[in-house]
Amino acid sequence: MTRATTSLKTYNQDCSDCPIRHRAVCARCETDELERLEQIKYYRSFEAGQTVVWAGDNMDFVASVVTGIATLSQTMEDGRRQMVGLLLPSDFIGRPGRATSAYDVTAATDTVMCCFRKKPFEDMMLNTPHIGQRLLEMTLDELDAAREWMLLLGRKTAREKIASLLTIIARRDASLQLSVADGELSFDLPLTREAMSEYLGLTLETVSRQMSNLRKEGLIVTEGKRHITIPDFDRLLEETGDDSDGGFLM
Amino acid sequence: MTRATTSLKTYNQDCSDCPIRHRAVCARCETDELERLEQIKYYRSFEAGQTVVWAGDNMDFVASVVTGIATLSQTMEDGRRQMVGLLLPSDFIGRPGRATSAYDVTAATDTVMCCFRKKPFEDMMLNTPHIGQRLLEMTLDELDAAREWMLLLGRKTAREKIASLLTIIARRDASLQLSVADGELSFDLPLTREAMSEYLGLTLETVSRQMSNLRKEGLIVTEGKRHITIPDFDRLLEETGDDSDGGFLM
DNA sequence: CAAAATCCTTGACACAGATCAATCCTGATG
DNA sequence: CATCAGGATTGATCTGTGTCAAGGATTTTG
Repeated sequence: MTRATTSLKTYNQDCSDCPIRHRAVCARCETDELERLEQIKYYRSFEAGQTVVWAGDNMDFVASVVTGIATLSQTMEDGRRQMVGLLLPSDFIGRPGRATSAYDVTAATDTVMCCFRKKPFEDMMLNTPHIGQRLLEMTLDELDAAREWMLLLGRKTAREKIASLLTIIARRDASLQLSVADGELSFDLPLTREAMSEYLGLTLETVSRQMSNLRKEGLIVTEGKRHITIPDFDRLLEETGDDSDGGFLM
Repeated sequence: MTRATTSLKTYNQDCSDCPIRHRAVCARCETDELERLEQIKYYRSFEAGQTVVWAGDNMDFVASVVTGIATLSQTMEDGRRQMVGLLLPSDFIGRPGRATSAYDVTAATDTVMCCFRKKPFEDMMLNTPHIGQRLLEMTLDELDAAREWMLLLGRKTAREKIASLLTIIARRDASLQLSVADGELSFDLPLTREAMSEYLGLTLETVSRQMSNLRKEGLIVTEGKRHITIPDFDRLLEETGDDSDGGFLM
């Protein structure tokens, strides 16, 4: 798997890993459309913790995450923060038709994004209906994810929230998954306790305590601060409060 | 203002109130496109409390709320419920490209919906790009609303949640607004305490208590169970925890 | 290698909101 | 007009999570 530390040069020479082509936007593009996308595209990389744009800032591009993880967050006047989007590789950032970002966009890990200047991208959308269609599909998926997230925030206990987050990350980012064998699954958690707490609507202390509980009960095994092994994925699933037959992410 | 009790006949004879034409889908449609929409459209009405579709049920139509209020909710195995969508007149229901509903759809008040059989609607979307574009816009707006809602669920206090809900309803459904004069604003709350609690991720007792508090402090005045007057809208706004210059809904 | 900086863990205690339970409206029904 | 039913209110108590605070582990810096 391509690492976040791979130089940009790699991508400029051979864009075959670029998700905007292959998964996000242009799976059905013809050669000349790819050519046009190629012309308006550029890469940016960010270090873990770096802010990509602040809420309210002008945002003259749309982008797709190539490697790493980015987050969307909202902040209240008194500093309370809530994450409202978690962007994994191939996820799309930016809203055509809006000049400024409504959220803080932050790189949670070292991140590479494939950016398109907004104006030419919007022009291209007009002439290429399936890009718009693809964008609609992606937006509907994000809306479903947001609604699942609302259930988590509104009704789940701290323990259920943690279990849910772990299963969501394990399922969504296959690239994190280092090993899978008869129900065992192992990966590096790409979020700090603080980022987890912002995702879950908890304090970082509660996150830490619940992680410890899951550890003591053998539902997860930790190695260092970030590496996590889930010995029995199904057993963890039972702690999420979700229907056993899985939701939209299955 | 057209009432929820207006007979369907009114609409079949003259669809000028039908929001699917005017606001939701077809603002830019030509005559022959309107003609085609007309052919695949039908109306359904529901009484307050009635379920429109259950989560997981087959849903062979998409629709637009004409009058009344509908809700989307998720239920956990043990009965915990979280509302994830509040649909006011002109709002759109149903996801093209998905056969079943992911949520319970319920009529919160007496409701009339303008429905389109899904297959012909999807066919029409393919030939009429601006319908897809409009749908993308609407979906992006819903996503923004969902994210604002996530902040509410994850980080706001019960008091802030109530104040937020009141301002959201007051702003979103102009039809509810009976009187407006120098900051005073009056409307019929279209939700029961229970529905409010499902929206806010609270129990109905907490909703009731916080409503009482706001009443005692003069932030709201109630008349009967549902009628609410907000003597000073800006003062209530200060209780929401939101930035004073308003969010996306302004 | 020491010092500093992050990030994480754990404990003690407080409190907002949940739970359980009783009562009160208000409009509908006979 | 009395009764009933569904919603709303209020009270007493409990509990999960937040808050405040101390300390530990790991990585970075000089």
